[in-house]
Amino acid sequence: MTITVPVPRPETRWTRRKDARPAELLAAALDLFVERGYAATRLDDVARRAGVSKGTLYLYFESKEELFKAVIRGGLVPAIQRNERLVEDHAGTMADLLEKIIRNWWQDVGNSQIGGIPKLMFAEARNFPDLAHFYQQEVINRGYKLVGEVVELGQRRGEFPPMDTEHATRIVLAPLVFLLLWRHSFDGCDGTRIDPEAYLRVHLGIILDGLRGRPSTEHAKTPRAPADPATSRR
Amino acid sequence: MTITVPVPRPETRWTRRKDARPAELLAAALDLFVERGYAATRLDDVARRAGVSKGTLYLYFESKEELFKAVIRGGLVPAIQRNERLVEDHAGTMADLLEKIIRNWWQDVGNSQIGGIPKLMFAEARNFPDLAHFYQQEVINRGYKLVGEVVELGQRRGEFPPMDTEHATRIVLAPLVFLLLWRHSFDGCDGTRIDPEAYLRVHLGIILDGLRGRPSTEHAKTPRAPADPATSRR
DNA sequence: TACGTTCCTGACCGCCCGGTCATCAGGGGC
DNA sequence: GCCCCTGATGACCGGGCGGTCAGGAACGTA
Repeated sequence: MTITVPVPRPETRWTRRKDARPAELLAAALDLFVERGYAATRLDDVARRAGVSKGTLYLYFESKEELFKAVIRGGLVPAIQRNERLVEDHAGTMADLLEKIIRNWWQDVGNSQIGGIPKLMFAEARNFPDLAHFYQQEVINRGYKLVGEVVELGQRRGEFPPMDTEHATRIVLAPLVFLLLWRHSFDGCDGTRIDPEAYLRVHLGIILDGLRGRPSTEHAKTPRAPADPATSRR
Repeated sequence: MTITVPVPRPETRWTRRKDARPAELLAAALDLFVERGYAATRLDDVARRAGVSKGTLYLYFESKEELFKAVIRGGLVPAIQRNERLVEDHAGTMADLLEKIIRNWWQDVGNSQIGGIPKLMFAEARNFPDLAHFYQQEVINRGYKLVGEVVELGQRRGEFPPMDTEHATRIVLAPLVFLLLWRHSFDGCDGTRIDPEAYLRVHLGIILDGLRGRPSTEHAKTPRAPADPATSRR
């Protein structure tokens, strides 16, 4: 929760720690941006949480906007890159790849603080067009392209029947984004808490076979007893 | 865009219009809340857009929060009630009912200003717990219950195979919510614009039969023409 | 120990906003 | 035509925030 500053020398009022400051400021900023949103986050609070004064923050970041961009670059962009590599290296069915990507993405993004950023971006996109543009370039387009390629390849291989690729890709992504947004807004608000593992399992099942399903399919229902222990873990 | 005040008498500085004020203030508030978010909306602007001063706004609404609740009550709640009636009166397959609800909901909510409210609520839920609670009671729970009943009934009738009802319901709703959020945040930002009709058609198709599809199904593919030119458009 | 550079502080500026209230003026009733 | 109630105004208050900067403390160096 709080940044753990080593507190090197309690007897002095402050210490020079030029190398450590940026990372600590970024961590504090991520916490607060996710918790309160972009506009509602006070730079004073970010600085205090990082154990410095607001003036120090401005030694390392030009402005609030630059601070925010740095948070994105350090958190979401690397997570996407990892998935891009996953697609390149994969051999097997596209259904399997889709499952891999979803689980991987949830581990990287869903389970970490950085997963709160999308909510924030949806909220502030219209008020901060520059941020919106940056985010669309660096995150949305790349993530969309990633999944889009999988869907399209699945169609070319005959694994999926022909359909509108663009929209199908969005339908695949929408429940993932929704889960992120929910966790960082209403989740636990009214006692309603979504279990991510189960939710993603059902999502994958529906995406592949629909509500009407094929009873023969092994997805979405059986947590699969012997193989793949990650599937059934809470 | 702007509220059209009849401008009854240009020669006087202002006119008494006690009956018309609340509706005009609500319309102005909806516009601005949707455009800028809750916290970022200035009551001065709301008042000006409604053609009155800020003091007048406080004659009709106790506070910013009460103004916002009134907007919800007048916009989203009635839309949900219409869909509740739809479920009660329906005779036919659950797949058909689902399609009806989705189209109906899009007409009522998606195509109107009020569709911007969900984005705002996701964004501000953590910062304004009272608003979040109110919204969850009045909108989320009711909408969720609505669709949940359809899914469950479909299962009991054997139309859908057994699966986790709670999560399946969320997977059905997620792309709808996502579409709303997108339209009121990134849509048109980078040239990327989602065509709602096509998107919803694909959603319905996937929900029912999955990406793998049943070639025999008539949903989601053939809108009418054999080839569906929309599919290949960029 | 003394010095100069580097890192850090905290007071300060200009601006903005939700909410209040003394005051004013429109217009229905007589 | 006048009065008086009431709808409407707009200046004002307290508080808050992004960003700046002059000064001061830490620490390597000699």
